Amino acid sequence: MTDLESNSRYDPAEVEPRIMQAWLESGLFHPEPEGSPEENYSIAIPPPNVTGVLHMGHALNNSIQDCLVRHARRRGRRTKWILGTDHAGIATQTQVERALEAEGTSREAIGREAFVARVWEWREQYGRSIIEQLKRLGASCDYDAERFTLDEDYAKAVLEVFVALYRKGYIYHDRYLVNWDPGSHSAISDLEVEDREVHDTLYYIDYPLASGSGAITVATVRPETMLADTAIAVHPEDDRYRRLIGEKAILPIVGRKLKIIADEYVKRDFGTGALKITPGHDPNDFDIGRRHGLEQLSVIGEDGRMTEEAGERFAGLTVSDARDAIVAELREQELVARTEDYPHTVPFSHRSGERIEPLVSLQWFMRMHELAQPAIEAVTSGRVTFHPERWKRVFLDWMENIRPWCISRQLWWGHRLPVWYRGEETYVGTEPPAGEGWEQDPDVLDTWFSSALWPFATLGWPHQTPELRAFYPTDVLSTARDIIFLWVARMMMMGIEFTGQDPFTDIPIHSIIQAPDGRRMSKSLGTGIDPLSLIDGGPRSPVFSEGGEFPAYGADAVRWGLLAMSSGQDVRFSEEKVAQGQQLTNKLWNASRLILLRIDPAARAAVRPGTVEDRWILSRLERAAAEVGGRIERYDFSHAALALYDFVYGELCDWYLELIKPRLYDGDPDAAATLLHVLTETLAIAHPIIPFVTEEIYSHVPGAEGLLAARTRGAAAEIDERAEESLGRAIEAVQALRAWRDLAGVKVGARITARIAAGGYDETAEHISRLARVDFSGDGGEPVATVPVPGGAIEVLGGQELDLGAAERKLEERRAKRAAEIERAERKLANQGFVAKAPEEVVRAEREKLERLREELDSL
RNA sequence: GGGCGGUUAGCUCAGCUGGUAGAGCGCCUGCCUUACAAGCAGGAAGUCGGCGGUUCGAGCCCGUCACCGCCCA
Repeated sequence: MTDLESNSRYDPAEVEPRIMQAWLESGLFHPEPEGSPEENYSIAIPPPNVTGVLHMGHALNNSIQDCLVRHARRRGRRTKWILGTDHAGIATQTQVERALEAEGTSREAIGREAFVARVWEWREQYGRSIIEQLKRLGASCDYDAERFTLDEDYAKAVLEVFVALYRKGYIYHDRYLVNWDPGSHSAISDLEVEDREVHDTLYYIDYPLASGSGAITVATVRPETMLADTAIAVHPEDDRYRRLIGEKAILPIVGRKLKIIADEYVKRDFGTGALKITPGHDPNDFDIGRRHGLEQLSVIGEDGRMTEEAGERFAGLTVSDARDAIVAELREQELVARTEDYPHTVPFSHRSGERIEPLVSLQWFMRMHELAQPAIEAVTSGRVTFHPERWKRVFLDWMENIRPWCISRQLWWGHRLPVWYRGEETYVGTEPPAGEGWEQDPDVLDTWFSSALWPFATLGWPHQTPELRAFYPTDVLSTARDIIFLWVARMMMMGIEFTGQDPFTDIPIHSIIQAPDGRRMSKSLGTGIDPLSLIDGGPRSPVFSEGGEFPAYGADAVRWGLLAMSSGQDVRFSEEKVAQGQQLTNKLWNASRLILLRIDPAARAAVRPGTVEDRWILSRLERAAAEVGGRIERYDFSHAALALYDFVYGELCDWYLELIKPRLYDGDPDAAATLLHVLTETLAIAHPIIPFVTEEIYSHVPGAEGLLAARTRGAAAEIDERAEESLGRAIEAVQALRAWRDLAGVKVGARITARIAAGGYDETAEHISRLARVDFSGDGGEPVATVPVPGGAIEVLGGQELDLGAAERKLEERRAKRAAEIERAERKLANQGFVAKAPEEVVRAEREKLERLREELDSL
């Protein structure tokens, strides 16, 4: 325990590891599998990559989930936050391949078995770092039940799903044009591809007509693929070419005859309006080729080099060398009509960063259309909701136009396909086939195929385990928008297909946090910010112009800051918000010192709210609890964080603690009881957002039992409108007096005399007197100035050192302002349209306001 | 090409079913007031991107234009 007396600053570095240890040892994060999913609360963490380290997105997402989970525990629900990691096929394989390369060897050299063993070794060594980092953040996951997408049981679930979908006819083997990633030497799915703008050269190439009369000119950025051309297409209504449809052209260099076909896909205003068709190397041409029954030739291989089919002269050349050679030859034959610069977007691999090579390849695909329908229904019916709601549209647009998913990957790290071949035979099953001569398909499944099963496979599915019965379906899947298709959609489709239930009901989509300069956070751009260096202190990344080091803000500050930053849209990272979070933790720490170091620990008694300030704070506390809790439940974390801050600063510390100091110093037992109650409840409200500092303070509270993290909330208190009104106007009066004093040049410590010329201050006059340093005397002196306060004014009496000139000037400004407001209100009320058409309430409010303003002007 | 989000104080962002614009940071002034100087009190600061419309009344609703960001094809 940190000593309260000697530490006027909260020290997260000392507190946080110790508190985390206490939580872990308590077993609180590991619920017994009892009760029903309806009464229990569960969240499956979007599994981070085993290769991963905590980045800002993880920090925010896990702050959100922990906030939800801790809030649910406080509400008394049995709560499980399912934890684990994703084997991340390509990412992990790449890491290990790099290590092998550094040793002067390669996966091919050591062989599949040894390689996979190496990856497991690697995983044992490095794969747990992100889990440890989650602990630094205070994430209250079920660490005792950590899962991995390649765990034995999990792997069985994956194979079971594959076999079931194969038997249903959803999974099939086909030769199809896929996104070939030359970097990872594997096919990848559409979602793993991103379009980037590049500057290419557009070549205009003459293809002589077979008739011998002239040529047809086509435009292409990829002349090297012409070796695989099987047609030329024009628009059917293009008058320039209509007469050539059905004729033949001669493919230069190769000499093959190409039919000139008509297809509406062709854009007449692009290039020459004539398109060379290469079904083997272009997605659009592939479709056109299928429509017209064209042959698919492959002149580029999976190694990124020209194949035998490209012909002797080009086979073995890289794509780029082949292009140069072909262009040179075309120029020699004077077939290059012209060239121009051509900026356009082309696909790149999200994984390796290399340009995608579209290739026809034999792969395993999964038909998604049927699986999508129930998931669409889950969302359109309102059973499953997105927060904010607009993401529903994004989800539905994608789902309604969903395309088959290429699920095989030419990797060694992952779930190997449960498919065996023998000659022409294919066997698909969870167990290897009997008999001799079977060869298993070497490919593995797309990582996302296995993580699509995450919410239920982690709980033991397909077995009806107690965990599955108690915690599935889960409640929430929290993520960023870039994961809606990769995870959310697929988890829903698989969840419904295999369990018959929606895997979760609420999908909060959180902000993506950008670098302070508005660029995306990325390691390669140097715009990333390491959450751990914020927590523990460390060098500022290059995006911060000021440089230097972060102070050790602590996990609570980072959590509060990230939650406060987040909103319904993307936001820029703001260190100020983290600093604000740190100030909040420090404020709470010091408020606790004031209370805990002053009260008699033995004098704890039941709360008896007799005074106006006690009734006021209990009422405000109840409002704060409802506000913060309600915001969390609506997934509005920034307002939850800000509401907490506002309560702690604006009500508890600025006012209540100041109001109660005399009673506190006097040892008033009622004050002590209220203070302890208010402090404890404030800690409980704040705990889901800033768990460490609240738990630490709680451990100092006399009579507090167990862990704050395990404490459930009591019954709601009543709102006391009268106390709120009464003290509310006292606060306004104090502020008005302080401002006036400042203007009149009254020294900070000096007391002034005044008289209250307003009603409703009987029970708060003493407080106002003390906090504004004003003595209210019944008589003595003429008023020399008036300070407007709610319900009237406070008259400052003469005979003191006052700079009335300055105060008078200010007063005059205020008079003018009041007068202007009065005029405005009068004009409004004189407007027949307003009185007739505006709601009665609004008109009445306007009349009351006018009356109040007139009173105030009078008292000025 | 289609769609989504944004443009509010010097900066980062709030702003509910339309009813006289808010916070934090920064800035200015004054205070080391026995919880906190990583603090306290007070203050200055905005033609709410432009134009047009609806309305008694528009930061908010509608139209349009501009710019920034993102998604899909």
